[in-house]
Amino acid sequence: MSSKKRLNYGFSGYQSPVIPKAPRSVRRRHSLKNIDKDQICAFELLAAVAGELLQESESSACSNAAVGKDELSDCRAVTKCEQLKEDKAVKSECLDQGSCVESAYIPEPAAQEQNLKYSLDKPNHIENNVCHKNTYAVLNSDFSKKDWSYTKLENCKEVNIDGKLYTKVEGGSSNLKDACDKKIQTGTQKQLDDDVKKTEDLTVANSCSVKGPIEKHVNNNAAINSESSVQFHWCRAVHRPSFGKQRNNVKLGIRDDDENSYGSYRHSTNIRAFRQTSRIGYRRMRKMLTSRHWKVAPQLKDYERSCSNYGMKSFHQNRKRVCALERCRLEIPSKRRKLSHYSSIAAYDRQANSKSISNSPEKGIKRDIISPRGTGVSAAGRNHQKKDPNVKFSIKSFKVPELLIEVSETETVGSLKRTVMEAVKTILGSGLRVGMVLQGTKVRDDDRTLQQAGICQNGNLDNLGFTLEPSSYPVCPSLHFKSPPALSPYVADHELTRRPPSPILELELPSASSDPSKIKMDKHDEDYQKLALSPTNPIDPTSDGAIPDSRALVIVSPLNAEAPLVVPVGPKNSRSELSQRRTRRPFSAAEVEALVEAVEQLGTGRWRDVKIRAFEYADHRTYVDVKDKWKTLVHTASIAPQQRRGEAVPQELLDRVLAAHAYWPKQHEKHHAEAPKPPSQSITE
DNA sequence: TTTAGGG
DNA sequence: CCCTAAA
Repeated sequence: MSSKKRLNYGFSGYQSPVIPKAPRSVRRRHSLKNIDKDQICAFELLAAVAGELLQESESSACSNAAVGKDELSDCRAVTKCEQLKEDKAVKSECLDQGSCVESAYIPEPAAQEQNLKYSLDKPNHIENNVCHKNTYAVLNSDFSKKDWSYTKLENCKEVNIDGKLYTKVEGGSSNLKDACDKKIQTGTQKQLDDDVKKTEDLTVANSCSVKGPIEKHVNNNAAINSESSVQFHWCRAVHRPSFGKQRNNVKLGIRDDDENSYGSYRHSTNIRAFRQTSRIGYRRMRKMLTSRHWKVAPQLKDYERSCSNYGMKSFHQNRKRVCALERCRLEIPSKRRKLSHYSSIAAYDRQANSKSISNSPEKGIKRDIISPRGTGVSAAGRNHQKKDPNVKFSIKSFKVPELLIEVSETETVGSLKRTVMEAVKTILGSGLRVGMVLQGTKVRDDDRTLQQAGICQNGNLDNLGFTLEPSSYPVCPSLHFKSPPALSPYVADHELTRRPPSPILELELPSASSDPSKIKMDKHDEDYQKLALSPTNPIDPTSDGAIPDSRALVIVSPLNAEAPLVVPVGPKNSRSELSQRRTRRPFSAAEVEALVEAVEQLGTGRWRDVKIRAFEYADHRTYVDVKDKWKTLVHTASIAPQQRRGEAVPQELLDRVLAAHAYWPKQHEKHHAEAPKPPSQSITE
């Protein structure tokens, strides 16, 4: 079945010949058949538990971010949080505010799909594990957050983090590490247990996990921020890969929800089962979450109360706190958004899109801003509407990269917890750097000013996120590309395709195949794919228009695939309507290319497959979108070039569109006979 | 849930 | 892109 096909991806790219597929129903049944009941049960169980937790958290506390400000050049982030057990309104608001991140918390089906794919690449099949009655568990992010929370919200303090902290974090100072270590040691077992019990202490969206580092550090500065915490968005336990021969081991991975995982689990042959179950749970959890998220209407006054007695004393005067509060107040109303059921990323996108930040450096700058470092960007002198050139922003949370640990099944729960602690320490110990995510896009250019990056006061600062990443994370530009197993479908695909794909697609992405760490980079490879696949957005503030740069830069978040597509929207883009039309995301030439190719190979009428094939990681594209796009492509190709509008599609592609369009229907007719073949050029090499 | 088409 | 009838 598909396993064979997938296998091919690894070695020969995506050029798998067009193999007549059995009806979807059949295929699907087949794949599901491999799922171990136990796994499902396990998950069901966990899901149930998680559900309960979530329910309890309904009345949970809320942490939120406020903003601080500095008259000087320093950018300060004031964060605060407080437990508001009964302030649902606040909670909802928090959820709302954090939703951009929150949406990312939730594991992507697509990502899991990848897991599956890769797991299939391995010689060992999941079945090997299945018969070992292992338990695979997928925990929703929120659930995991509770589970792995090292701190309680009751301890949340209002804090101010000034530029120094920011700097410090970025450098992954020893302080951080020490702090974390300490925290970890002190806040383990019991707290974990407590946290599970006292779920009401946690907020669904913004609860924090490993806030140790920040907190500790902040202590030095008399600033605490429960939100500036590392979050383990979700964790899961999968069985150790069978190639390890240690079937009694459990591999537990904690990964970052934003797809920025730095660990490896892909090569686990267990992934598949895991993925299957997780996907189920994923949806379930998501539903649970979403249903809860939006039922409460924000009431800001409650929020005010949340800005209580901590933190700021040392660094900020009430004045500032008030300022922060005001900001909160102002921001909240605009945060409602329609939930995108399709995918977390889509939801994320939605938010991003509706924000006012323009990606265009020229157009987007509405306020003068100053860099966090206080480098005093000259822009401060400009005479825009805003006198205050400072940017007030809040750090909602930090996301921690994936952790990957293994423990034997015979280990005790306690030891597992300790192991996790160790893993955490390891990660933190390896040095951290701070990543910045703006509207789902990783801001990689350190030289940009905030202004240039589109981080301005009236922008969606709430869309600004920070992540903690291993500073030592290998980007390995030196690695030779395409070691078969490491090949990602897309890269491979285009590599093996004679027809040169769009420029973007030709970008050689670091596959890091030879590196031992490669194992841990599969995911990123795919992230890269996404990046590659995504249209180069000239106005993408993070890309600088120089794609190749991305190679040497930070690992690309999958969200980046989306980000470039983010269309600048007016600040007041009405987004409050629940049924808002999705933001328009014109297909780029690269996407069209991918689409055409997919259709050439798969034929028309199989939009779901085409979608998966060409836009597997572009979760904002649905098969309906794909289908529609094809429709328009066909139309475009049919009309005179002068009548065409929008981004010009290369005639070559249009020709192929027509060819495929004419070809496949015929194939469908004589469908019964031999396997259909693509037009001509499509099957190359 | 997917397809197929009209809006 | 949306909406939906059908499958």
